[in-house]
Amino acid sequence: MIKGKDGSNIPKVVIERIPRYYRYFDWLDGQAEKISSKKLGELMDTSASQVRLDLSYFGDFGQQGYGYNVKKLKRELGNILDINTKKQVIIIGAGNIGRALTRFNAIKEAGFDLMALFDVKPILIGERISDVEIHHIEELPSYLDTHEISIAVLAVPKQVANDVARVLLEHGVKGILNFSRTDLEVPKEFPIENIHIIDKILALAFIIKSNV
Amino acid sequence: MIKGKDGSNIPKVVIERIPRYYRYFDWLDGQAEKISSKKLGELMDTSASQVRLDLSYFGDFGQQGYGYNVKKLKRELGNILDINTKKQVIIIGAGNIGRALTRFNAIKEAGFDLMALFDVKPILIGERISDVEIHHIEELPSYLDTHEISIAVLAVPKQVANDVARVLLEHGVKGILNFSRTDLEVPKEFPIENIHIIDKILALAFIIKSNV
DNA sequence: TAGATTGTTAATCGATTAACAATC
DNA sequence: TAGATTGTTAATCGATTAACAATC
Repeated sequence: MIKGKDGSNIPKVVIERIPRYYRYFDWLDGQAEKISSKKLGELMDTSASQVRLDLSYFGDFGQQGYGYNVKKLKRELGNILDINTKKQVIIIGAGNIGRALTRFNAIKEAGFDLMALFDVKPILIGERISDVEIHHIEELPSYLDTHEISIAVLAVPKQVANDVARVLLEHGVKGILNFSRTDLEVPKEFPIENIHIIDKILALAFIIKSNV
Repeated sequence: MIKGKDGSNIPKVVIERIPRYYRYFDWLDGQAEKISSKKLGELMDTSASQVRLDLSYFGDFGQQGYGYNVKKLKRELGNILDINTKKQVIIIGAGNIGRALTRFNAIKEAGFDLMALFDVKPILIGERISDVEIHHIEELPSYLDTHEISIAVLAVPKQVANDVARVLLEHGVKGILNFSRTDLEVPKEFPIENIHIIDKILALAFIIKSNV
């Protein structure tokens, strides 16, 4: 469990919301000097209470009678999310998703340093996408042993996702962003974020169908 | 609110879990004839109670003393998710993400029919990606008026996301899968699913940092 | 039949919202 | 000073888990 300002546990739901707060303060920057929890709640379509309680897990960022200073909060949330520290990332799978993410500038702008791509197809090895070289998947263990990699993005077919995940864990990767269409079998506390695109579009289609 | 088998409201969290159940029954198909809520709960890392309660919103699919028949449940969940009906989809934005999704076969396999891509860049117009033609964004309103489009995938820069979303709503799109890095301002009940890739990787990085 | 396991209701847990003293 | 608004605690709401009668 992750601890907040005075040793209190921060609920997972709150952690998942922090990037969204950052987005709003980033957007507010230049638009306003300060904002109250009430107004921010309206903007974000949540309650003032939730805004105040969420932020209070991380620090006392506001001021009575004034609200939250936009520049300050953007800076504080940026620090919490470690925006300014380069975090080294590799992508496994140079298919559609892997390539798109490699070219995706927003990832670099958020402080992530794309180090390498890995794929199994011999024809791809040595190719460069946005200056990132594709290596053969067999080189993955030795690459991980000689580089300090924080995050691996998994964009491989579901059939091999767990095999790759095992190698990643064994060789010291700290967390996985999983785009493959399966749930990874990793120890309970190992950091994983799943992006299940098909699950999302199926849920959307179900909601639409039920709306008739 | 979406109603279940006897008029009861199905919580949003349950709806979002249904595609995951489908994945597990799809995977179990061929591996086993039947499965109990207890075993499925273990497999999915949740409780037997949750499995039973979730599924019971949609029907009485199990049998005492036996469990759930895998083939039957795969079929039932497939029907619920409308896997077998073609749903017509367009993608707005022929950048990295839009192109990757167009080439992404899993979307077609899940019953979605990619009809067209739209972009603002003149140089792209007329190009075909996986047999899907790129149209100019100005043609979007008339295209929507002459085609029955269920879902639009929004993969455009955040600065224009809400402008595009407005056109989509005005011209009868039923739901949006949003990849743009902003929250769309749409009526509360309009079906939206957000895939905020940057939010996910930032949350992951935060969890990793806090794990030290 | 006896054991297994469902669907459902009740109990518990956790997350959200409301209330309010503190204070800028 | 008076009004505004915070951070926090208490009350409420909703989701998860436990319990169990029904029954295959």
